[in-house]
Amino acid sequence: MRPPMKPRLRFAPSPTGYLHIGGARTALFNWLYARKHGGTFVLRIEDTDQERSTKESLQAILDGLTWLGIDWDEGPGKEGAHGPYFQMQKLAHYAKVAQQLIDTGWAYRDYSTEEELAAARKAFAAEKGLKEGDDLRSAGFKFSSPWREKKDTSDKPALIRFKMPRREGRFGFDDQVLGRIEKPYDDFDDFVIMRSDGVPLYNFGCVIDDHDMAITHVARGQEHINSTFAQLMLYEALGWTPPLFAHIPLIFAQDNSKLSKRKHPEADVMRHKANGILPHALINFIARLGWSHGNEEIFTRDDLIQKFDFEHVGKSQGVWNPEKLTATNKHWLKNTEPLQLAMALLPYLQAAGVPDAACDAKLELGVRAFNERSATLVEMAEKLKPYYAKGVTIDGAAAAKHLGPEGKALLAKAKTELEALKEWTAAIIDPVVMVVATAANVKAGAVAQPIRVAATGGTASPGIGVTLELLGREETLHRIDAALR
RNA sequence: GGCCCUGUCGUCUAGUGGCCUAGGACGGAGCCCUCUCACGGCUUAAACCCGGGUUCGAAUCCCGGCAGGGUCACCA
Repeated sequence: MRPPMKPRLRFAPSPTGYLHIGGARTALFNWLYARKHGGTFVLRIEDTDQERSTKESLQAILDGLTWLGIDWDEGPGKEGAHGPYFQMQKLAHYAKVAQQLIDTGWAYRDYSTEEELAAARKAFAAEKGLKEGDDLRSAGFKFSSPWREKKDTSDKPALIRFKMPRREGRFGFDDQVLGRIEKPYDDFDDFVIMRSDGVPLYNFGCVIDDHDMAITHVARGQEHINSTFAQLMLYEALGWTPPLFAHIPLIFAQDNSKLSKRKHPEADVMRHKANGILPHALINFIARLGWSHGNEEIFTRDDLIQKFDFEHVGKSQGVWNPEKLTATNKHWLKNTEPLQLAMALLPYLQAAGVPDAACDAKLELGVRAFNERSATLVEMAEKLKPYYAKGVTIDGAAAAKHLGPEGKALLAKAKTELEALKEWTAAIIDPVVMVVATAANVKAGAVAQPIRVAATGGTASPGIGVTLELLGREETLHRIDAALR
C-alpha cells in the first residue's frame, strides 16, 4: 500500500479589504485540516481585481492571519516550489493556458464590445417590457456571444470565453460537507475566463493555481458552489484532476443578513483585537460557529487540530453571537497562564494610559486578580489602571454609605493593624479584616467595605488582601489617610 | 425568475430509525457560596417548519408544501 498523499490546502484571499471573519474561518478550517494531517498550508493572493486590490489590504490580511496564529508554509514571504503566490505575477502563464484552451476548441476569443453587450441588455429589457433598474437576471437575460462559432484570430482586443459543451443531463461532485451536488449542463452558459487586458478571471486563475500548487482540498464558502461547477468544466477541458471540495456555510449577522464589511463592524477580525479579544478565544469561537465535536465547547489549539474534520462542519448558515464570543473570551482569560496573559495585556495597559506598566510581579498579581473579573483585555486594563495611579477619587455614594462616622472609626482601627504588619502580602493582610471585625463585634463586611472604598474609591474590588497588596503598602496607607481626613 | 443549498430551544449546536418524556453551550429567570465585585455550584423556562407517506417504531428515511440563503459580471 502506498502512503496516503499529504494534503495541500490553501487560503486564497483577494486583497480588497481587511480580513473578514468569514475569510478567517475559511482560512482556519483549511489550516486545521492541513495541520491535522501533516500537510501543507498555502497562502495565495488573488490580486487580479486591480481596481480594488491594495497593498494596505494585503498587509491587513497578513496581519490578521498572523494575529490569529494561522501560519502558512508557502506564500508571501515564504517562497516554495509552487510559486509565484501572487496571481498578477503569472499573467504569461495564464495566457498560455488560455491559448491551449482555444487551440483545443474549449475556448474562443470574443470581440464583442461593452457597447454591444449594453445594447443586448437594452433590447432584452425592451422586449420584456422591463423598466430601468429591474433585475435582468431574474427576468432570464443571457448573453450569447456571436463569436462562439466564428473563427477569428485577429489581434483586436478580445476577451476569452470558455465554450461550455452542449450536453444533456447533469454533472456534479461529491462535496465533503454537503454530499453530492449536481446541476444540469444546460444551466451553464459560456463564461469569461480572461479579460481583454489579459488578466484572468477568478474561476480561471483559481483552477490553474490550484493545479499548479498541487492543492488536494479546497474548503471555501458556500457562495462558491456555483463557481465550483464552472471550475469543474475547466478541469475537464484541461484534463486535470480536480481537488476535493468542501463548501462551508456562511456567517450571518444578528439582523440575519450576510455579515458584511459595510454594515457590521464585527466582520473585521482586527476589530476584535482592538476590543480586547484574545486571538485564541476568537479562534475557538469561530471554529464552533459551523463546526462541532459532540457537546464540547472549549478547545485548545491542539484540540482543534486533532479533532477537526469536514464531516462535522454544519450545513446551515450560522448567526454571529457576540455574547458567546464574550463568554468564550472570559473562559480563556481565566484559563491562560497569568504570565502569558500579562504579556498580552501590556499593550492594552499602555494604551489605557499606564506607560510605566511592565511585565513584572505586580502585573502578574493584577492579572490573577482581574482575569476572572473582566470580559476583555480592554476592560482588564481599565480596571487595573487605578492600581498604578497615585491617589484615588472616592465615589460619593460609596463614601456616604461606608465612610460615615462608624465606618471611619473601623477604618482607623484597621489602619493601625495594617501599619503594624511586617509583611505586605494578601495572605498576611486578609486576617486584619476579621481581627478588627471581631474586636468591634461587627460583621466582616462592616470593616472590609470602608477599607475598600478608601483604597479603590468604589465598592467593588477583588478580596481586600489582594487589593491592598496590589496597591502596595505606601499607596494603601496614603489613600486611607486621605479618606480619614 | 432559473438552478443550487439549507431548515432541532432566542443563538451556536448534539442527534446518522428504538438509548429522545430531545442533550450541551451562550443568553434569560431563580437559589447557594461570600468582606464587595467576580468566580464557582445548583435549579428552571425554552426547540425537532408544516402536511403526507414508509415502518412495529421517525427529529432521524421518502414525497409535497412553506421558509431562509446562495448564485446567475471583462468582482472574487
